Amino acid sequence: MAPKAGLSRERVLDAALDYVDAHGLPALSMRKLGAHLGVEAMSLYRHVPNKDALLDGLVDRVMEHAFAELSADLSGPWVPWMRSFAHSLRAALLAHPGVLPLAATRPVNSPDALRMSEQWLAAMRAAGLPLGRALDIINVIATFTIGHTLAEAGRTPGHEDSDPDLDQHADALDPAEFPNLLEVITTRAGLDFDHRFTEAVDILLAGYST
Amino acid sequence: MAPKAGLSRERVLDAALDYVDAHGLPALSMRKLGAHLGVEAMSLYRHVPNKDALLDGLVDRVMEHAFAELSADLSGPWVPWMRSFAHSLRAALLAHPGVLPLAATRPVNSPDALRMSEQWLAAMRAAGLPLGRALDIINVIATFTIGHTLAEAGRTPGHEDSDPDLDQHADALDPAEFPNLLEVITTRAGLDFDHRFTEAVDILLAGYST
DNA sequence: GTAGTCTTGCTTACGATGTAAGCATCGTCA
DNA sequence: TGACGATGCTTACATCGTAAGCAAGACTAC
Repeated sequence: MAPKAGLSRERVLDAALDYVDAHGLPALSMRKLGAHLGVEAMSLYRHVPNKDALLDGLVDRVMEHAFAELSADLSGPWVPWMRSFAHSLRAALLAHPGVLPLAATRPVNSPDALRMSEQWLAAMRAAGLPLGRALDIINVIATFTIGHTLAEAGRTPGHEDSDPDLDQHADALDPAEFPNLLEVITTRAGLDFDHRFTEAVDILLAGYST
Repeated sequence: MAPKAGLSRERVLDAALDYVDAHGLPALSMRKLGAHLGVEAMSLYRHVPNKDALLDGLVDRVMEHAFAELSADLSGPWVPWMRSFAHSLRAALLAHPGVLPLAATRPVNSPDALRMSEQWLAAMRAAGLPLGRALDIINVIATFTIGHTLAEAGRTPGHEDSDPDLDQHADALDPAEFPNLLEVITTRAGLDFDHRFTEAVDILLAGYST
């Protein structure tokens, strides 16, 4: 099932991410993860204190991906790099929808994340923003991105199969009572997540930069 | 432990909401919920098909609370009632932080929610908005509110104890490397969730109404 | 009233989960 | 060589969701 050859926190986390991507978060158990690595469940505990810590590790992992592609150059106007943060975060979360509920739920206190926040705050203050406002902007962008992406990734934790939830109810909706919802389904108006996200982020950034 | 006297889906759901509020979502098990109601675990299955359905019921319950206090009068400009929806939703979610991760994760397809959406869409179109744009606004407000509230309610699913996560790391932060984060902690600048939420919602609504 | 059906809650049982405790097998270094 | 720390395995336990079937009352039809 797997390369075997020496566990490590890294390998355990990678395998867990693999497994969650493939089978969904609810399917992840220490035993199955062990099997996936060709190893017994209890062996994992040599490299991870418990399952919760493992899940935290997954979130940190995904966040690293989000930060990885970010430009380190924070000079110049803050709006462009804040926007690119939003889009990178969304991309990273969508790449691993299984961890999304975790990312939404758990604090992100990885050194990377703290360092990133610190640098952003510094850069935004240098650009003339008060500290409190800078933090508000960072948090609003981050929380909106998470909220939006939760909706976008389909909600059922197992793994989403179809389009947004509405479709399932399409034929159960009484045309007389729900004309607009039905029109949404047939025309797909307002179901473009790309557009919705981009526009909302721009509105927020524009609102904060005035 | 409880009134006994005849179960029902209503009573089961109410008790579950109670239990989650009191002990946190992870502590909720069918056995413990049964005990809380003075009944055996398997008895609950007469009124709820399985645990997942019970959790869905909890989400619907909380959403009902959010809708309950909303004005039914959707005539006139849409910005005020959309804003009041945002604030009602936040209040309802904060009132039951234990269900928040569920609300963020599960589709909301209760009849109430569908009816509400339909009416909003109708009212916004009557006010001249295109259908797609109306749906975007509803979804952006809803997803931002959920994202923000997830962060606000403290993340650890068990039950948050202290202030936002940063505090725990206050003394572990090197003052030379993290001057801005430390200043946030000491001055509490940018940690006013009320203000942050209100401002962001207003920015979004203003942005969409131009 | 009596017999039959429905409803509700209980009992028992099974497989899966997270993880504590201790054992076995190493490679490394004195 | 012999001790030792690191790693993985074995066994065991409490807890979980829930399938299957039983028991006792409530209600209906005659």
